[in-house]
Amino acid sequence: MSEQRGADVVLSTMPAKDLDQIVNLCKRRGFVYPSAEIYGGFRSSYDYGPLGALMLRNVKDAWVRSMVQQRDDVVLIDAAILAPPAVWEASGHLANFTDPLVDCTACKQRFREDHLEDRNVCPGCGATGTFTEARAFNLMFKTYAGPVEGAGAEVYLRPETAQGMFVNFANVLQTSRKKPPFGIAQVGKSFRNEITPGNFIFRTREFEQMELEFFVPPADGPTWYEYWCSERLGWYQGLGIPSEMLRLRAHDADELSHYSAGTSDVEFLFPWGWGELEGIAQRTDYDLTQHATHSGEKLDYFDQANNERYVPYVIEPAAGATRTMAAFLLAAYDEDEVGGEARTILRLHPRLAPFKVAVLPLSKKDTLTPLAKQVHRWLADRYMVDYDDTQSIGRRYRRQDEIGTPLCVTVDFESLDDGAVTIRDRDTTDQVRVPLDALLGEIQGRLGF
RNA sequence: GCGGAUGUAGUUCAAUGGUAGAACAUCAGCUUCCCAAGCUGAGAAUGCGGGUUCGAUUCCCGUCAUCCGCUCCA
Repeated sequence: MSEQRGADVVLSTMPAKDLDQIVNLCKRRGFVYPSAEIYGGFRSSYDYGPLGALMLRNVKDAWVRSMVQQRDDVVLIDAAILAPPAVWEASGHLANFTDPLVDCTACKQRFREDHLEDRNVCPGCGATGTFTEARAFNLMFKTYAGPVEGAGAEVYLRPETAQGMFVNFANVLQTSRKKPPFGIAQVGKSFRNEITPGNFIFRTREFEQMELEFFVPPADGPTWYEYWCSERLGWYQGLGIPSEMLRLRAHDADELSHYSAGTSDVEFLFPWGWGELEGIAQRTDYDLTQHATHSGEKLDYFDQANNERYVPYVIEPAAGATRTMAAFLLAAYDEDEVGGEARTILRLHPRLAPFKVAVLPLSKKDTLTPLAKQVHRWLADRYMVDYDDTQSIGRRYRRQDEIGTPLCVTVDFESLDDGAVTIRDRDTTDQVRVPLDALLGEIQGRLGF
């Protein structure tokens, strides 16, 4: 709590990053739209437009690249969103994700019934006997598999991707030939029936997660926990979030989940204060043990070298992809001046930018178009490349600045003669002229990939 | 879920109980135009439903959505 107060003080000294500016930009340029807008909107739901879909994919790709591709000890899976009740009974979500809520008809306040000292007395107004019947409020979305609704056909939309890894632990162990310490990663949609969604795409009922379950010998738990805390913090910094907008916050003992032996959140300084991007939890052997007990299957690991059988401990770095995208956008948003004119600029890391390059013929004249199109096709084989020949060149530069495109390639009339084009840099607005046969190498050098 | 505020072109705003106007953005045309140039033209809005009224974008009710606070927050 006291830390939160401190955050407010920090916030007041930070450069203003107005959420409205980001929301407007997202709408205007096609990053994020409110869902079902033509029908008046749908609460807590957002659609990712042409640029947003690219960027969200880039966020997830950057995560997979760091967590799977660049390591030899993590494998990727993609499990089903729908799962039967048995999974959620074992995980504890059916019991612990449900809150019995009562309303006081006198003062209109709402309480968790199991938190009341006296089930007859309203702590809000002191009235007695004014409560409604307790209503179960489960944070999981329930639906029915098959044509007949009713008990036995119930399934739940996963409230986290994690259970997919635990349920498949034995399968993956067998087929991937990995052994602890090793991890199973997954990126995908999860669903929580939040009572209070809000803050744009920060808390939505449908959201996307990037989770790793890292299985280690029990004694190594704390070491790997420290490792992943620092590893994950570094990921955000490496993709351009300034250190002063990030912090790692350890949960207090009374804040810990029932399964956790220690949790730290990676938090970002949102316009409304510090908010969680990722939780890194020591889940011990809780999940595997639960599923082993409920399923009757053996979920452990036999270490032949040491002739030792154990249930691995789990370190779980669980990140929210969609809220992380919001953080990247907020951190990248900037306004500066070029030639006395204000410009809006997204200083996105090249890996995250929807387009890496924009090809811009100086004029729409037919004489330039073939060469410009050719350059576009050539670069598009390798990168996501935009092509824009409308309006003035200055206006097009600004448009690309606003959507975070790191490089523009301009084809002009001289290009037809000298076979050279101009590369223009988003952040510095500097331009260099490059022969076409050196273009790809120059772009590669500047982007870093 | 409670309380408060808000809802007009893509965006930001204006106006009115008598049929909505601008800026920027967008699109088309002209200009051989390297940092939001100019000129001409075009498309584009009162969240949704009901009520009062001769007439509602304006007043009333409901609803949906957003923001702030509370509550909640694996």
